[in-house]
Amino acid sequence: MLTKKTKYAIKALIALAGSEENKPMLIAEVAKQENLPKRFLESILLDLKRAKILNSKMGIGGGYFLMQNPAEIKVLEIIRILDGPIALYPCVSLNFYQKCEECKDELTCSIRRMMQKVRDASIDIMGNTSIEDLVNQPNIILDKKNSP
Amino acid sequence: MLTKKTKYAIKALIALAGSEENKPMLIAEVAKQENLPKRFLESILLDLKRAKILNSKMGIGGGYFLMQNPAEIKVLEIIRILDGPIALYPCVSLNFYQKCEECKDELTCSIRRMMQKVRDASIDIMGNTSIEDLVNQPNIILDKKNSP
DNA sequence: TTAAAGTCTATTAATTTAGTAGACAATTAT
DNA sequence: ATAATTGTCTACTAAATTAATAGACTTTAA
Repeated sequence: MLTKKTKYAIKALIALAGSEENKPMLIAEVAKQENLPKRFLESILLDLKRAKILNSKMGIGGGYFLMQNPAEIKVLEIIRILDGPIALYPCVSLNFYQKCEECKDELTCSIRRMMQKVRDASIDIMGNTSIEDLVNQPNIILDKKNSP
Repeated sequence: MLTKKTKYAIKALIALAGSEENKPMLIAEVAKQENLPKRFLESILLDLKRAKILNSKMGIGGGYFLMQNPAEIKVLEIIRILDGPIALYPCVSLNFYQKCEECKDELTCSIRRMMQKVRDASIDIMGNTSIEDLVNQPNIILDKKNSP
């Protein structure tokens, strides 16, 4: 499971990507538009700023705006900034590797290799999905069911 | 990220699958063989018993043993028993669905649809990997690198 | 120079995780 | 029978993480 931080971040980026001419948006505007707790959103936007995804301006007419093209901002990257590892176990993580204490031999661990497959599949999907993709998705869904 | 419970469960199942003629193994044996905290493992094995993956016998010659063929026990199922949802958000979960409070329209949520893809890819991999697969994996890995 | 905005530091309540402890119940050997 | 063996049940807890909130501070523009 991912944290709410990541979800809020993606929602905020979608909102910011929708700002005409990338005009700065107030934290409060973003919070209201996406129905997010304002004070919590503040720290999330700060994280995204530190990661050079966003930039901001203080004072009148200020606010947050994208520093990168929405097509370049990948969901994968956002998760890594707010949540950390993509992998389901730290020993399988590319960016946040940590050894398992109980593991006797990482190289022959069959669990690890299975988890690598899952990781790679996730990276493939999320690394190829940008904020632009999320904005541009056709808003029509024909069936209510979850696809299997 | 998954919890250690799931990882310990899979390791325990691998150990039990290795028992000749499915002979009962003591909790202590499994714990020692897989390097797991014994007392914690107890509750994990109980969960697996309640889920009909394992069965047990008390007294001398007792212990835990598989109730299903290792080829039928899928990693997917084990995760759902010990960890719960496979999906990265509750609103995308097939078995543990929960609504997002902040979400305005689930049907047109583009984040949700992306997360469904990740979920389905994960289910595809883990639902087709059994304990037998993990046991039978060739123990040779040629390169130390994580595959990209 | 003042109002508007973001920024920084702290704190916190709730939840989850990863265990531990001890009494109890069932089974088998003697 | 009964003692030894082995799993089961209930409760507790320490540490970490999550999801925030509060308040003082800084920067910018009118």
